[in-house]
This record gives sequence, structure tokens and C-alpha cells, in this order.
Amino acid sequence: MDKPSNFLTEIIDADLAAGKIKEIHTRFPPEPNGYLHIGSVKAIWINWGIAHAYGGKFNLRYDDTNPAREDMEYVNSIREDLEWLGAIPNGGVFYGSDYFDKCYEYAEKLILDGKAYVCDLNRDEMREYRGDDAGKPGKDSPYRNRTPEENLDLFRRMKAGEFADGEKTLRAKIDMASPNMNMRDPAIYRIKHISHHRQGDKWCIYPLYDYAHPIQDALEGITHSMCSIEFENHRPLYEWVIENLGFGEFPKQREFARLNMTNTVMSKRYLRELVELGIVDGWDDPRMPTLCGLRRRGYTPESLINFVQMAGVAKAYSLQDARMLEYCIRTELDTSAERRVAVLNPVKLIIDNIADGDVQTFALPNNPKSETAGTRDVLLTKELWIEKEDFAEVPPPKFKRLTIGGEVRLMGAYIVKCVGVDKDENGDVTAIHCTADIETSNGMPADGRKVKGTIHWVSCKNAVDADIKLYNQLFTEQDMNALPDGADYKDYLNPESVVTLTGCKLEASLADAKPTDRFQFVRNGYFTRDSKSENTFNRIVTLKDSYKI
RNA sequence: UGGGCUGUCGCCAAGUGGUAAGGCACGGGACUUUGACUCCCGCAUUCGCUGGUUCGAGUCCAGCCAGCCCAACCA
Repeated sequence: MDKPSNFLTEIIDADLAAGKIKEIHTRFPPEPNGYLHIGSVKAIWINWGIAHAYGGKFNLRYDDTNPAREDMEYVNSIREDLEWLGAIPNGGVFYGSDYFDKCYEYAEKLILDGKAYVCDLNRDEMREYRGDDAGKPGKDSPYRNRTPEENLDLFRRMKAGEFADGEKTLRAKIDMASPNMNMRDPAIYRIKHISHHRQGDKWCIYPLYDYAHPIQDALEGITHSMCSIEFENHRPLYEWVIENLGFGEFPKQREFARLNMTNTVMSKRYLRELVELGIVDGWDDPRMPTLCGLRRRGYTPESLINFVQMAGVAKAYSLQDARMLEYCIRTELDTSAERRVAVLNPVKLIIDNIADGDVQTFALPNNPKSETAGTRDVLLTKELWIEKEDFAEVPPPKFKRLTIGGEVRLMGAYIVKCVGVDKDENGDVTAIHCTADIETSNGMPADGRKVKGTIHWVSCKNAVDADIKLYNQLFTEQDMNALPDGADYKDYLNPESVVTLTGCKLEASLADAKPTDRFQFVRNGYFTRDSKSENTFNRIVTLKDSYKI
């Protein structure tokens, strides 16, 4: 992985050069309310990648301050996905909820300092007092000038469970005239009589993100808290908390644009809905942009990291072309994936000049790019399976494969010449008859004639059957963030997001392939065995410009 | 509407006053027992717009336009 270089690392370099900090400490703070997806990889790569590149520390911290939305299922999946990516939290694994005691202590301190007060306004009233026009100042809450003693008493009674949900909040006393609405006395504690997935019933008041996050960062010694750009408006509040609790210049928050990708929805809400509605098979459906989905599809951690790295870091809205991700996985698999033959849409090819019982062995390279990958023995018999598309009675322009009377190379073996076809009563080709030029088993013909086409094949006696799933984009619309007003994202689902081919003929050595193996099915793309369905291979990505099936 | 942020090639993105990097995509060619890979070549007289400052502006100034975010007791 290359060392990151962007406007964030510039800030870090400056802090380092000024001697303000000696070690970089970052964090990735997901809320456990869904599965990690490729958009998360950007936040992970920025935070983990920078810490890693600078020899610093990186924390995983579950941001679990709202018990209403969080669940252990997500906690576990996040841990798993992060480790799969290789982003090791060398600074530790933490939970925002572990700081509830600290947050509470600091809240009492703010109250005593006259910087926070208990407010009895309900949600609607609070909105009304805050004002709906940031150009004009809001109105002070009638409870704004309660004494610290009174506030402390009330806050303790909030904690003790004396009040119902929504009855009171603790608010930071900042500036009701600020043009930044986040600074108009934001709520920092709310009452929720709900069990927390880790704290149980210990608490009935929970801190809000804007208050809890800077405290968590500060307590963990985070130097740079890098988050997505929608938090930019919250930075003054982040800094207010840091300053008024006496933490100093660090941690500092900086923001970057989140990752979007063509034909992809990234919002956890929609992803959850796709799962709940049964539109996809689950969070790990191979069409999902979740890490578990991409993993099941066959993507590697390296390809994902490489993709976000290639996409870059800036603050402008951007829509990454999904083809860039495909490029990343293709390039990686080209050098690492062993080659195998899979005939997706088979038709029989009969070599007339080979005897019925004759079985010949050819050693085919596992990866022509790699000397260490070795070879495997492939059997050739009189009857073979080839792709239907590799034969054409009436060849389209520039067609390089088999035609009647034409020649083609059987990859790794003979040049064959088509001498005729068998047809059924409908006129469909049932078998293609060829003669092999036996002299060309391992080289070019002696007369120097050129054969342009090369096709792949598998012996009928040595083939295994399997189903093949071809995946395409889940959505037809490119920018799912810019749908017309009133449009539903579900209107843009691609009906051909998965196409299943049955009765495909695979090279026998694929019979015991594992779901973690990745192969290039020669001339068809990169595939891996599906981890959940029997005898099924998933297409990871096509070969570029290869003919499409 | 008020505030914040953003606007450089189809998609990303460098650029920090000295005369537009790079990647993806795309087009053309070479090579090829994968129409893959690889390798060449091409691809912004122009930086949201309009003025201004300057010998010189994508970079500075002014005005305008467009997009995104915020105005939850979500994160």
C-alpha cells in the first residue's frame, strides 16, 4: 500500500513538523446499526491507513450511544469485516458506551461551570425556540437561567429515572443567536428508558453524538478524528466540547467527502430495506456493496483498499465509476488467479480423426503469468464441449473462431478444422465435426499458416456439471443519490442483476474448489465458488472486452 | 431563507502566481496457443461564469451562477 498523500496528511505533517504531537492516533467509529460497506472502506482506509503509514495507533470504536438503533449482530460483523480488510486496531477496540460514566461526570462539570442546563421544552417547542431561520436569532429557553444547583439536582433525577422519555434534556449553553444551528444550545443528553445492548438497564439517559464523540476521542488520545463531510457543520460544537472540558488543541476533527459509486446505493437504511424486503438474499448477497457481499462475490481486501486509494481523498462530491473497482480486482486476479476452463453454454465438438477410447493428456499452465503456478494435466478425448458462441455457420464481421471449413486452435492442444455439423429436426446444431491437425499439438503448423482464433474446451469424459451465476449491477440508474424528485430507488432495480446458467461444463479439477479460491475461467471472467449454494460458481468480474455471454 | 462546504477532460484527481500531472473510461495500433494480459500512440489552447489586479492567474480580488450539507431529544 502506498503512503497516503492528501490534504489530510498535509495537516498531519504540519502538526508533526510543528512538534505538536509525537504520534498519530486515529479511529474508525462505526455505529453498530448495519453492515460495513465499500463506502466504509474509505473511512477505514483514511483512518487506519494514515495511522499505519505514520507508525501510529488506530482504534476501532463502536459508536453505540443510541440504544434504539444498535445490535450485537452488527457489532460482530463489523469486527469480522474490519479484520478481513486487514485494518488491525493496534490501538484497541472500544465502545462509546464504555465512556458513559465519564460523559456523565463531564456533564456535571459543565453544569457546575454554568455551561449546561436542564431544559423542560419538548421536541416541538425546542425547535420553535431555536428558530427555523438561521438568519435570525433563536429565543432563549425559559429554563436557560436555572442555577447550577438546580440543574445538578434535575440532571441527577433524570439519571435516577424520575422523568419520562422526552420530558427533559440536558443542553449545552452556547449561543442561541449563532448562524450555525448546531450551536443554538444543542441537546447533549436525552432520556430513553431502553436497554442498551451492552449496558443493559444501567442508564436511562444517553449522551448525544455531538457531545459524546469528542469526549471519546479525547479519552482515547486520538490526535486526528477524520470523518465524512456532513459533520463539517458540527466541528464548532466538537471544538466547543473539547475546549470547555479542557482538552486542548487535540483531538482535532477534519472532514472528507464520502464515497459514492455508480449504480450503487450506499445508505445503510436502503441496504437494510433491500434485505428486509427480500429483494436480495441477505446482507451478504453477492450483489450487495457490503463487505460481506463483496467478499462472497470474490472481491479481495486488497482490491477494495486499492480502489479507495485510487479514488483519492478530497472534499468535493464525487461519484466513482464502478468500472474502476472492476479494474482493481481484474488486475489483481490476472496475476494471482489460476486458469481453468468452464464452458458456460456447451455444444459438442467431435474430432473425427481421434479414436473412441483414446485419452490424451495435455499440460496446461495454471497461470501463464507465473512460472511458479505450474501446470495441470487436462484430458482430451474424441468428444469435447465448447461454447456455442465459438461456432458460427454465418460468421459476423471480424469473427475469429470456428466456421464451417475454418480452423481454430483448441487452447493448449491441436488446431482443428471444422468439416461439418449435425443438426436436429429444428435445424439447430447438435454437434460440430472437426479433424485435428495432429502435428500441431504443441506448436505451429509446419507450413506456417496462421490460425487466428483460440477457443477453450473440456473433454466430455472429464467434465463436471455446475451452475454459474453471472452478476451485473443491482441498479440501472447511475447516480442513485440524484434520483428525480419523488422517485423510489427500488424503481431502478436491474431485473438482470443476476443470471443463472445451468448445466455448465467445468474442468474436473474444479470439483473440489473452495469458496476462497478464485479462478479465471478462460475467456469468461473471474469466478469463485459460492459459499452458500451447492455446486454454484459466482462471477466476480468479466474479462475486459472479452466477448460477453 | 441563513450558515458551512464544493465546482479543473465522460468519471475521479494533482495543481499553493510562471504558462494544465496521473489513474479509470474511451479511440487507434503492435504482440498474443485467453478477442485477456502487456506494449505503444491519441485523448482539456483550457480550469462554473463575468469582470479586475499582474509582465504573467486554474492559482489573488470582486460580483454572479450551480451543486451538496445543516436547521433530530440520529449518527
